[in-house]
Amino acid sequence: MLSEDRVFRALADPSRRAIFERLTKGEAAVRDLIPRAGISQPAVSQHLAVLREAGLVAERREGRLVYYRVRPKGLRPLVDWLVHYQAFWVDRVDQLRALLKEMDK
Amino acid sequence: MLSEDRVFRALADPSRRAIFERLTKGEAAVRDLIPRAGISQPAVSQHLAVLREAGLVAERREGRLVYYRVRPKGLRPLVDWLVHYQAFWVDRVDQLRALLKEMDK
DNA sequence: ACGATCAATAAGCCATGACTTATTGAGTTG
DNA sequence: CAACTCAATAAGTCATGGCTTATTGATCGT
Repeated sequence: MLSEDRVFRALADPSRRAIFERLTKGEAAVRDLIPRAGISQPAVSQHLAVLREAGLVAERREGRLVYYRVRPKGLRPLVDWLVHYQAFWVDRVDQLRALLKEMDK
Repeated sequence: MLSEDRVFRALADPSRRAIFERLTKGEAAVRDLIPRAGISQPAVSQHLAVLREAGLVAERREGRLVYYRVRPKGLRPLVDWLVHYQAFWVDRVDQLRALLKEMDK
């Protein structure tokens, strides 16, 4: 219920979405996220904090490096929300079918 | 691509999500949305404008009343975004299967 | 131990956005 | 036509949020 709020909010920012999307390609240390982000290191850390509090990413410390990775279950509230209002995208059934077929491979 | 931005932004606000969710129960005139919203009429109209620009709702004028309804396809960017990062909620396959089964009824 | 690197936190700035009240305009009714 | 209703727009206020620079704390290499 309220968890969807943090998730929606976290993903509302383009910079944050970009970071999240980058992490879907694989775990990455903060320092590796900075160059592409186009913002300062603290800004990146702040975005990561928001994503973490939303449950969308998890961290792993290794020495002085901090690696972040996507937390798949973090998207659950979003999926649940969509499923709850499924009646309004039922016409997407075909796409979902295709997706499932793809997943089965 | 960037359309997802407007959608995420539009749904990031709780008041706006509440209005959207209300509309999923059926078309409604602006005046009928005001009491539950707990905010002023202009505020409601502004939220509706944001939802409309995001493609999430459509309007229909009838006399001096303006009826708003959910635009199912407006959620498309959101679904597409999730599908694009499907690798991270593949474990939701079962839920999607159940959903499809439900849809088939 | 010393200096450098990494990342989080602190503090402050400024743009954005969610609200308000006031107004406008269109539509309806008496 | 006059009074009223409905909804959008205008204009202004205030809180939030995304950014910055500065700093801290921790870890690493020499």
